[in-house]
This record gives sequence, C-alpha cells and structure tokens, in this order.
Amino acid sequence: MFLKFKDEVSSVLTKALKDAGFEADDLALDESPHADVSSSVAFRLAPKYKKSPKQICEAIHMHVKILPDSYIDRAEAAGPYINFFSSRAYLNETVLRVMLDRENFGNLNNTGKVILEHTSANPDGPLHIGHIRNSVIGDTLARILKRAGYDVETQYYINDMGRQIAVVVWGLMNFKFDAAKKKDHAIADVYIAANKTLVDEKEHSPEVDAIMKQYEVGDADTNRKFKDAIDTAMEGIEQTLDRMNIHHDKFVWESQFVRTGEVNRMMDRVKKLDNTIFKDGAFMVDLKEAGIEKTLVIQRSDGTSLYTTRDLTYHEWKATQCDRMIDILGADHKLISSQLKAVLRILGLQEPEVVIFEFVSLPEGSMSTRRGVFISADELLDEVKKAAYSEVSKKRPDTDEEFKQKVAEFVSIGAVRYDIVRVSPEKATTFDWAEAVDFEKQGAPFIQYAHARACSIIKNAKDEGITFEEFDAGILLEDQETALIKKLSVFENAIDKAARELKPNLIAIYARELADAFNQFYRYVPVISAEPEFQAARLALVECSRIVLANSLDTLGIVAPESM
RNA sequence: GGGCUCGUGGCUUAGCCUGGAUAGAGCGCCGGGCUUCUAACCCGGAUGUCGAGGGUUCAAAUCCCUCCGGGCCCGCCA
Repeated sequence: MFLKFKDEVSSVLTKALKDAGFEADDLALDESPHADVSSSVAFRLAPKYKKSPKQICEAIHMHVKILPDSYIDRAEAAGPYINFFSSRAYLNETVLRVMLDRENFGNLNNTGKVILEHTSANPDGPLHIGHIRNSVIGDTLARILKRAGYDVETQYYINDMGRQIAVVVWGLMNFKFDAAKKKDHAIADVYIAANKTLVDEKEHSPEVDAIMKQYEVGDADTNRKFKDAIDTAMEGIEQTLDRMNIHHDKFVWESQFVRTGEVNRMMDRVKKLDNTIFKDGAFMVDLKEAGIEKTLVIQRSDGTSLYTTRDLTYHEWKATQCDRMIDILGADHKLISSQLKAVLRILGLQEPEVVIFEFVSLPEGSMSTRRGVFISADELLDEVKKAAYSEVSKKRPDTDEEFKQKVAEFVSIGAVRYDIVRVSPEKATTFDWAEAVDFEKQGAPFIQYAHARACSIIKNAKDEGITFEEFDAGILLEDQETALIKKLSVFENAIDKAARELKPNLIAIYARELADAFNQFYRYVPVISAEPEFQAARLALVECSRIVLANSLDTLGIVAPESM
C-alpha cells in the first residue's frame, strides 16, 4: 500500500515539477514525522534556478494536481519542504488489503533464486552465542527475502576437511565419548580434551596429520570415522537450530568438491591466471590490483588444496543454481571473503553478496570452542527459559504447568532471537547474562503480548456475537486508529527495504513500532464495549493488526501466540 | 606496524551507505494510571558538546582528513 502511495506521490510530483518549469532527477522523497511522505527536492533545485527553496517549493505546490480517489489527500508547502498526506481511500484500502491478503500481506513480487548460506559452524561442538548471531541474522534474512518474493534456499556449509575435524576424529579414538550428554556437547568435550593433549604431548600431532591425509585421499575407513563424528555433532547442532525455529534446506560438505575433482580443476584454472605466482612449491594469487596486499595461497607445496580453494569451488557450484548468493559471515572472515570475491571476479565468476556481522564476546574476552571458553546456545536458551518461566508464573498464576512451560519456551526463543536481530550486524557486542534474561525491556515479549491481546479481543468479541463480516473502515477516525492503519500499510516498505539492504534489524524495529501503535489503540479505543456502530470496523482493525503482527513475528521467526 | 570496522543521554541502541524540518527508541530514574477487551500495558517528566579536532556545504550524527579509544584480521589454519 505504502509503495503504491509513494509511486503516486512520485508521479504527481514529477508532473508538478515539469509544469512549474523545473527539472530534477532525484525527487528526494522520504518518510517524515511531519508528513506521510516528504520531499526536499527544493533544496537541490535552489542553486540551479537561483531561487530560494521556499519559493521553489511554493511554485511546485501550485502545480500539484491530485486526482480523485487518489491515495494522496493533499500536498502542503511547508517552508522548503513539500509534504504529502495520505487519503481516506488509502487507509480504507489498507484495511481491506490486509483482510484479503492475510498471511501474504506485505509480500512483494521480486523474482529469482537466492542461495543463502548461514551458520556453517564447524561440527566440533555445540553452537555458541556467537554462532547463533549468524544463524538468527541468516534465518531472518531468508524469511525477509522469501516475503520479498525470492525463491530462497538456505545452505549450511560443513567444513569437514579442516584440521579441527581431524582432531575430533582422533579424539574419538582416544577419549571417552559421554553418551549421556547432548551429542554436540559430548563432541566438544572430546575435542577440548584432544586439543589439550595435543598441546601437552606434541608426539601425537603426526597422528592427526595422518588422519587428515587419509581423509584427503578418501580412505574408506577414515571416511566412515569422519562421517560418524560429523553426523554426531550435526545432530546436536540441528536440534539447537530446530529449537530456535531455524532449518536449512541443504547441508553441503566441503569434501564433495575434492572428491569430484572440481577442486583440482579450480586450482588448474587459477594457476593459468596472470596474477598467479609459483613460490616455494606453492601457487598463490597476487591480489594487489584488487586492492588486497596479502597474496592468497590456493595450492600447498604438497599439492593439496586449502579452505579457500574449496570455497572458490563451492561458490562456482552455487552460482550455477541461483541468481544471487548471499553469505553470512563473522568479522574474522572479512579479509578471506574479500580475497575470495577478488579471485572469483578475476575468473569471471559470480561473486556472493557478503553480510558481515561483528563478534559477540564475553566480558572476559573472546570465545573459543577449542579452549572450552564459550557459552553454548543451549545454555543461553535454558537460562532465558527459566527466567521466562518465573515471569509467567508471576503474571499468570491461574494457569497450569503445561501452559507455563509452553509460554516460557516461545517467549525465551523470541527474546533471544529478537535481542540478536534488533542490533545491526556491524556492531560488536559483549554478552551480559543480566541483560539476556531481562524481560522488562520492550523486546519480543512486548510484540507477542500485543498479538495475544488482539487474539483475546477477537475471541471475546466472538463470544459476544460481534463480527466483522460487514464493516465500514471509513469510520475509523480516531488518531490511534489512523496511526495504526498507517503503520500496517508500511509493512511492505519495511520488507522491501530490509530485503534491498539486507538489514534484518529493520523488521525488528517495525514489529516493535507496530506493537506500540496497537497498544496505544488498545488503551484508548474500546472495541467490545464501543457503540454498536463502531464495533465491526474496530474489530476488523484488531484482526488486521493481529495479521500484520503475526506476519512480522513470522518474518522474525518468532511464535505469534494466541495467549500468554 | 598495516588493513577493516565501531564510538550517539547512566546503560543498550535507531538513524550514517543515498547530507536537509526540534537526533528517534527501550532500560534505568522521577511522577501518574487497573470497577473498563490480558498492566509482559499506557501517559507525562528529567537526562545528548552524536569520541575529539579540522575541512567540504546554503545545510554534517551522516561526506573527507587527522587524532584518541574498543573490536576483528594480517598462516602453505579453517
């Protein structure tokens, strides 16, 4: 709705500009607290036409012609700004549109296949609070892009050729695997113990090297051991992701590119490049012309491949199956991903769009699975759930155990996801337990609560025999009502912008603002106890709010509860 | 040492790419509101040299430069 309104403003303003004798390639249209959409184009025109912005604005305003039944109600010249206000028709149609489109309201019609890779944590232990920043950003982005119309496939790239997995395999041969524990945690125990031993007793190091070598050549027995180790860790990782409402469409093993010979073909191609140099038996690419000082080794002197070489192949493979590739990566991958992109560019291959997120650290420093210094996602989820449980118990002492457990679960998942996604990815954060379990702040529970309230009104109205089968949206004239409808109408704009700029936090902000608008409506505008002539229309607005609240929460991967 | 990045009220942060109307919000703090659809709510108030300095511009939190502080990276690891 908003996008169509903005388009109308755009064409009306273009025409007014032309009629007033001005020419501008950028209309400088923007949302504004002073109007529904505002243009500061007069500033840009001022030097060119040697008039004050105010004069220009007035001249443009005089030529603004608004057609009947337009989404634009009126335009105003406010000093140097030209402000546009939406019409009643716009509000009424927004309500009808939501009722019609329901769970699809806000969806856009972009086309194309997107492969989005996220999480891709090494299968050497459980996901920790840094990994799930990747997962939540990636999953939310995938949901946003789906709503924007793209055909999205999510992939988890399993790095099974790295030394750390060989250490896990070696560890499994030498240490006890605690079958009583969740599998990824038991793998971490083995991994941590193995690392410690490898540091203390250097003589075991060649054993790990031998395992890696055997895996590289595809020894059947070693393959089985790797598969067992990785499947075990991944089972636990997937359980955690599943709990957070995150699922991957495909799990791609790094080794497959070695097995098919694609990695060798890739190395041969890169070797032929002018930028590639041969030094001390190894091949490396000089990326100075791409602005990167560091050369990139693509083949070791023993002839084997490296992580980046395989990643190059992985991206080439992905590109054959989609129109866009998006990678969600931690800040430690900044250099390596720009090197990867540079090589792909030189080879004439498609480059991925990379979303980098900064680190989550502990107050005492950075996390490390290898050293056993981390807070697992499972632990975080459990602690937050405990806090949520005590909150429900306090607030809903009348309810049974099953209800409290259920609410505590979806509130805690929502709170964790929301807390991660609300902060823009480029911000480095320090984890704080007190903050993590705090439910006073306006986060996911605030939005979920607004949704539950809407459901409650709808349920009570039904009991009272109030329906919205027939209503006139035109009588929704209270400030809180029009503000709420306008907020509903910009959902598609939030999706559009978030998809365009790959900024999932925009949806977190939108959802909170929508809940805010709904709560204000709730406080000031009665529905069930309203005069009969207002009941149906207001109930319809509650239903619309419920739908868009649910759509926003769904985009954030958070449960929209009927009661809490 | 070099590169990248962040620095906004006591705390957490939006806005920065694409410069424009009094820098928006939450927590905390102060004050008010449950005989009314779930108070995990609502209303009001105090709190900001937008890290510092310079520059560009009619206009800078936003662009450029320098400096300071935090983070990340700089391996024939991943």
